[in-house]
Amino acid sequence: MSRFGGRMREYPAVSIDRFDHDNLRARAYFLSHCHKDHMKGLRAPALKRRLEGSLKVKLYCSPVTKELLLTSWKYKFWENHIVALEVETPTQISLVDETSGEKEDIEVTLLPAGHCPGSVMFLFEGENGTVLYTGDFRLAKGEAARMELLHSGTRVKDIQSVYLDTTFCDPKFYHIPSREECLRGILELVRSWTSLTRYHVVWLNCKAAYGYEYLFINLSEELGIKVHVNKLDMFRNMPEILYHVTTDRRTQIHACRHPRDDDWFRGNRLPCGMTCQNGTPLHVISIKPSTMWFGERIKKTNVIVRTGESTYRACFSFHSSYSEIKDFLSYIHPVNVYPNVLPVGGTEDKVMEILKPLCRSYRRNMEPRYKPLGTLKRVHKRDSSDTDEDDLFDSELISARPKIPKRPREESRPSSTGQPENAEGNINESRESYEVTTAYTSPKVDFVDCEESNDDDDEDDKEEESEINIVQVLSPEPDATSTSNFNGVTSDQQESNADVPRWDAFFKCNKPEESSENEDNFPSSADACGSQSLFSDSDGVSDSTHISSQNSSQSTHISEQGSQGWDSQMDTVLITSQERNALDFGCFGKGGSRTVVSALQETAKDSQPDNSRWKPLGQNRSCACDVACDLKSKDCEKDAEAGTAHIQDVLVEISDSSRTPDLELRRDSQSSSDFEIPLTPDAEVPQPDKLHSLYKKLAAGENIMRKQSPEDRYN
DNA sequence: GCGATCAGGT
DNA sequence: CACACCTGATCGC
Repeated sequence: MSRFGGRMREYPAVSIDRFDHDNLRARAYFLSHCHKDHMKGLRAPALKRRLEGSLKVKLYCSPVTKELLLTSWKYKFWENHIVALEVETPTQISLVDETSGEKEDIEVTLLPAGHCPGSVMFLFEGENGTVLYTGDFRLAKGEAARMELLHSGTRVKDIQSVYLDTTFCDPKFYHIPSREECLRGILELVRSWTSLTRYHVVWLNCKAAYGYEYLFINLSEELGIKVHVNKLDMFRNMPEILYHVTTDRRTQIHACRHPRDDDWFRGNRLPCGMTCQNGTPLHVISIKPSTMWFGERIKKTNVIVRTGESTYRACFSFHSSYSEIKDFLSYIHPVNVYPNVLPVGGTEDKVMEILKPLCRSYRRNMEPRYKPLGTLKRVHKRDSSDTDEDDLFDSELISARPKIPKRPREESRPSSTGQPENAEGNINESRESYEVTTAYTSPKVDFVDCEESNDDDDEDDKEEESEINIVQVLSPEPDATSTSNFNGVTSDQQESNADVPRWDAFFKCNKPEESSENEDNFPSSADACGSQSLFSDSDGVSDSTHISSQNSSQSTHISEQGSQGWDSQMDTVLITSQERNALDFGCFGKGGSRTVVSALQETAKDSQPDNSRWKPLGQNRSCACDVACDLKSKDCEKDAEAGTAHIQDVLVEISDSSRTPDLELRRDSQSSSDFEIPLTPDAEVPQPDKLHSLYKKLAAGENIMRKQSPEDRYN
């Protein structure tokens, strides 16, 4: 939540995202987006009164934000005082003090922030320097480098201060899967469920907030199913959104809400009250977009987690991750930075420790160092640029973020370069993309330590807290490690524990034998059709989770059956990419025809022409490049993000060999993994001692990049 | 009766 | 802890 006071040091005559207290005297107002925590005081009588007595006071925002704001009658009084500024169009504004007549000119440019529809950042340029207020933002790595207006010529502008969204500026959230990845995961889950029968419906348990429209649109476009929402009049002038939402409850995707929707859901009732159609009861699953839950997991493919017999969590973030924030800030390389948000457990000091090394003001005590400002990337070639930048940073930076070389793309994911379609898939690769995170926890295996991050997440799903204790989190950053991921397990374990690293046990639980000892042999599964339709659970978990794995090959559908004992026995199920694919295939061999990859391509394709439309909505990349380029960039970004991926590689390999050999079901899986985690043919299980040293290196922040030879790998 | 604030919930 | 709200109770005007 923003705790920005509203004013910037350089330009105190304007107020941004705060409208109370001192801000009542501002000469101009700016609203970055329509979330309540950025609108404090915006409808207060005091401000209203001020407006009434003034012709000059204006509120500047994006056209979409204006539209959303004025849809609410509570803000109607702003109508004649709002000025919508086009995004990416520098605009001159005169700040006049109405009492003294004093005047100050300032140029402002709205930059897409990728947070929610209409969200923007404000770039101010004037006598006191150039400053950037980010509002809330979610920008992928490298996006700042692609924003023309952050540059003059080919160099990034000399920016005095950045007022930064630091919501996830904590190593805990080192990596958050990209928007595309998250979307894809949700898409495949929704696809596989809704295609079972028309009575299989999905409830997207979204918070009341703008920002999910991107999800709705994509689901609707891909599946041809509109999303039921409570209200849509705010989109009346945004056809690209309006078309994909509906107030007709007879649809298979719902994002409607009700004060007690969770209770209703437990009663198999949608928030809109629907329980059946034409006398046929509906089969409802809920998917809850969450952020923090996933932030700490490194495995990018785990964007969907099953938390109950018919409840899922899906990764979804409106805010940039730790690494995205650092990438952004280090590219801008301002003199000063001011956090707008204190991340969860953090203090201002802590955040500043992270951010200062990325700023110029921190250069004191340091022998001067040349660090050229970044250059505009007109074509994205993320990988190299990324690296270049890093190389130019100071030692502080380096020590704060041990740099882990990235492998060239080709090397890391051989399959992705060729034909992404790859319907047949490559067995090896399929296997390799197997999740690091397993689907169940062996009672014997102690992984509880890794769960710290889980429980924090939020609210509901008590169930999961006890169930999800399997997720392994590994951050490439030492600080990350110590902060959360290993949560005490780490170094102590590594240093003191002469035994095999604990992960070894973890990997074991992937083994088929073990799994069969466990939930695998769950009752039922096959006899399905039980009381209520569930996303079966044949997936009973663990490997079984792999619904797919075993079932889908034989059965054409995900079995529906009562899943007695889910709560008591089931562990949370992580739907891996391959599972999703398998689901896809299993549920409707035909329907599965569309591969994830092609879906992604379409997504990319679709979004591209939308660029202009979407920009104001803040959901698209801001770059102006062609489709191919865009797609490529996504690809590249993934690689760029692979700061974590390289570790994942290692882990992936490790688990690969121990994974179940039900290959054909996963044959397509790699198509999805292509876009996420570099694959490693010939993966093997490292020996415990190697693992041990690997952990040590990780903790020490050393480079553990995988070399060509398996031998080099863990040394 | 309204708004601000806080506790509690999701 | 808070994504970003919402509801309800209390207090002050």
